[in-house]
Amino acid sequence: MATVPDKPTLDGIEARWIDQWRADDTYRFDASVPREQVFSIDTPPPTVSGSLHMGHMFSYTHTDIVARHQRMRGKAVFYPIGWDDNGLPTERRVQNYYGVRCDPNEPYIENFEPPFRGEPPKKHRAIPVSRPNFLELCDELVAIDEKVFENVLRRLGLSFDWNHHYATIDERSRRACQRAFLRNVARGEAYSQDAPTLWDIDFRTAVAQAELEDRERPGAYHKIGFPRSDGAGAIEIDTTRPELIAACVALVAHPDDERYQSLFGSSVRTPLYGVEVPVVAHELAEPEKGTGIAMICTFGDTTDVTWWRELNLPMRAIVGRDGRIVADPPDGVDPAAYESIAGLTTKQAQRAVVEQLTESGDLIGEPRPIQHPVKFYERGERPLEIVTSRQWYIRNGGREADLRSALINRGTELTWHPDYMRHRYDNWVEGLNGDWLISRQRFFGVPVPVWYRLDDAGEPLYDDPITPDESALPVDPSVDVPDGFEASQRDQPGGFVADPDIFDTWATSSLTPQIAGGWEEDPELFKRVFPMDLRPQGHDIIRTWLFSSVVRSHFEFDSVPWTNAALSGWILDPDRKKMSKSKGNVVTPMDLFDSYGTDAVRYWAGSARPGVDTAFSEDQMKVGRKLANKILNVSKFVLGLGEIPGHESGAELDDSALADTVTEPIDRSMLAKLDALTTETTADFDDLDYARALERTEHLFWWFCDNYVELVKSRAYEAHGIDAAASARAALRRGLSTLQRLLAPFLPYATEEAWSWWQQGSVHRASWPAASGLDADATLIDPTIELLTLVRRAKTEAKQSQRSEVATVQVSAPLTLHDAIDVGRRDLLDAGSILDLVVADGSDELRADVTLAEPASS
RNA sequence: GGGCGCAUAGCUCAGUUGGCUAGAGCGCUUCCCUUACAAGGAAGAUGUCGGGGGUUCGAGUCCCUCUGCGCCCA
Repeated sequence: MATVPDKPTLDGIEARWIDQWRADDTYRFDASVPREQVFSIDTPPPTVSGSLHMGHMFSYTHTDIVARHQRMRGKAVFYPIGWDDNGLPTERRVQNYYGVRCDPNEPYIENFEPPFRGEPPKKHRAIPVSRPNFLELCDELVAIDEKVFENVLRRLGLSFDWNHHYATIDERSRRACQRAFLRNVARGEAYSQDAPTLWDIDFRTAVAQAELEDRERPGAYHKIGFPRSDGAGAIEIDTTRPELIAACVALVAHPDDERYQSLFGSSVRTPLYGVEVPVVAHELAEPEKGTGIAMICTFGDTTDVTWWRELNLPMRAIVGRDGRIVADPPDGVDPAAYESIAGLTTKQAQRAVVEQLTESGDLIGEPRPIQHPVKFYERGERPLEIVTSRQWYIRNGGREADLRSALINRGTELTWHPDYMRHRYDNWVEGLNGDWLISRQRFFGVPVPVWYRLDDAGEPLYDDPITPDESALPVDPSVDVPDGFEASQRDQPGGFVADPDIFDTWATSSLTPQIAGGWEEDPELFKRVFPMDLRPQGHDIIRTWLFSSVVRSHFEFDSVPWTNAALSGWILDPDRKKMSKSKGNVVTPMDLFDSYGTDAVRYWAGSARPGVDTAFSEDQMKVGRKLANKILNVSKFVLGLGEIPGHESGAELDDSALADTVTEPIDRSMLAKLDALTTETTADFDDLDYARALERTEHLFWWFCDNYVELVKSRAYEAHGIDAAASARAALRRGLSTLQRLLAPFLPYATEEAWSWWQQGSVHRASWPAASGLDADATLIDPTIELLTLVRRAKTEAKQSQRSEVATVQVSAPLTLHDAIDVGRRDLLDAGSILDLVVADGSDELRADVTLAEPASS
């Protein structure tokens, strides 16, 4: 057992305990216990190519507080952490760090040396490298980033079990991702389709609905006349995308719109290109927008896709994957007119078309500038186009009402913290308008594990994909050869071709409970941890991570992936603005750990209620540091009083010895307060309301230090005999032990340090306090403390030292309080340096008339 | 436009199913170098609980409405 240091300090304790916890494997998951004794957590794996910011510190701390509490409650806590290194952010970082770009047509080079390792000069042009070489560089860079991340997370004191660590690109994750996908395919839950797809022309990849965002952009309504086929004048439409007239397949108005009713069924001719298109009715047409009648193109926006699909319209696609107008005109479009826009970007094409319309007189009036929402890829910089391409999808209820309601029901099986967050989920699922697009035309990710047969003409037969056996997973179809084929048949007529795509990162990270839990890899583990107890995450990714995880679990296990979802709030800067790099108001976690101590930063985070946006506050961290310091100091004091007479061998007493030794009603009253606190905070934690537990504990802790300890100090020093001292010391030690344990989840370093001075083992493996079972009145001590405060006030008002003597205290109190005052009398006289205390009957409240002794003349 | 949330002391926030004179910390003021703690301690002042209406014996809390701010989705 370590001894109490002369001068307790927080300096240096973090490094010491980080090492100790690692050496002792303090947070190891005990995989031998039954499911009921397990608490499992599906932690968000951070994107290692990014940076860890205060938002991470904030929400990881919340989860860790809950994990530490559950561990002390006797649960085997399954608390793994992973790295999300899969995907676009890593790709970009690798390109920028090494000065390379991936080109799948390049040959693999053994022992490839990249031109740079960090900071390529601005004018450097990225050199093309093969996909395997590119992936090697991804692995190399990710390993560096991961080390940095691990150091920050360990410093934050997160009680992960690093033995269960995973990465979303590692072999286990690739296997789980491919296995889950193949099972989805086998059950018909995943399918590929040639269909209109939102497409980012810069990233050259398809984008899912969940990755979209609307941005307000300037545009202009162009009023254009479409001549009626019957020759009776022209129909005027308003469009923001005149360059797509060549892609027009119909005009549409609302079925109830009086103005156009007579026209439904008739046809018009597109200006410039002379294509005959029908006038149709659909309730998505908005009568108030523009002229109330719109042109349907293939495709200008997502509504076009809906119209095209529901009205069975023909396809006249003119925008290619590079964002340019394709070379050949669609059927029926006048080639001569089309030629002038072929190959142009959509922007250039718009200018050209407007010019031509002006010349032909089909443009009516001047374009009218407007602001309107335009769909962007959340990481993209140019508006999305819609192109037709073959992609893989997982059903998510966006096209089937039954599945949609089944998934909404899954949401009701979850307990949400806070509860109102469930609306985000419901709204999202109800608003889906298509299945989940999971294939991406990128490089660093899990490959789609599929090949296609090639017919004699070398065309892929998409309807009957070749899939690998599960035992062969993970596979890379661009390297591996499907059963029954030879490598030489790759890309040959009659042979096979690999699916070139990878999965959306969410297709992998939606499986984190499965990956971390050892699905199909460690069945003993998996049955103990899945479905997990808790999924903590940000509310901004309910539509992505949370929802996609629910979808995967629904299909594979017919269950939710976890029973509780905790949504953390944002960090706001002190001006209540969201923190962001561009504002320059970002503070790095390590600097804060260094200046205030990790416990102080955790205290700030732990003070925030679940789901509530919280202001970044260094003031709160100062308070946290004070608290951590106080834990050390009060521990030193209590332990410095000496052992409990008659019980010199142990650190503290068990409940039965405690009941015998703590004979003073004042002491029992304090313990009754602790019992109440213990019961309340336990209930708070059951509700995941750690912040409330902290607030209560902190409050009683300061009361304990400022009032109780001061009150019984003399008696504990044996001013009134050995039994009275034993009562005080036993109560003080029990109080200290209880408060150290209640604070341990929040301030793991300071509590562990103080605990180590007198207890065996880690406080983080100690049991959560339970009520002592003493039958005592928690309020008995209150009048005595109140009188102590009145005495202190008198001294302060007289500008005297608190140590100065009091000649008399004339107490006036209702009869009901007299016993309580009597019980505390002896301690009060000592604590207040009071010579005489007289109690008289008073009316309704406690009063004290304090007469200070004459200061000794010197 | 639809959904959700927030509004309480100068600041940051508690206030759980309605229940005594509405709480905490920071900040501010005054005092005290007390042998656990001066990066400390003792004490003090501070409120139209956003506005209006309603239910009730009683409303910060429940209902309606208005205003302002924020988030999500169209």
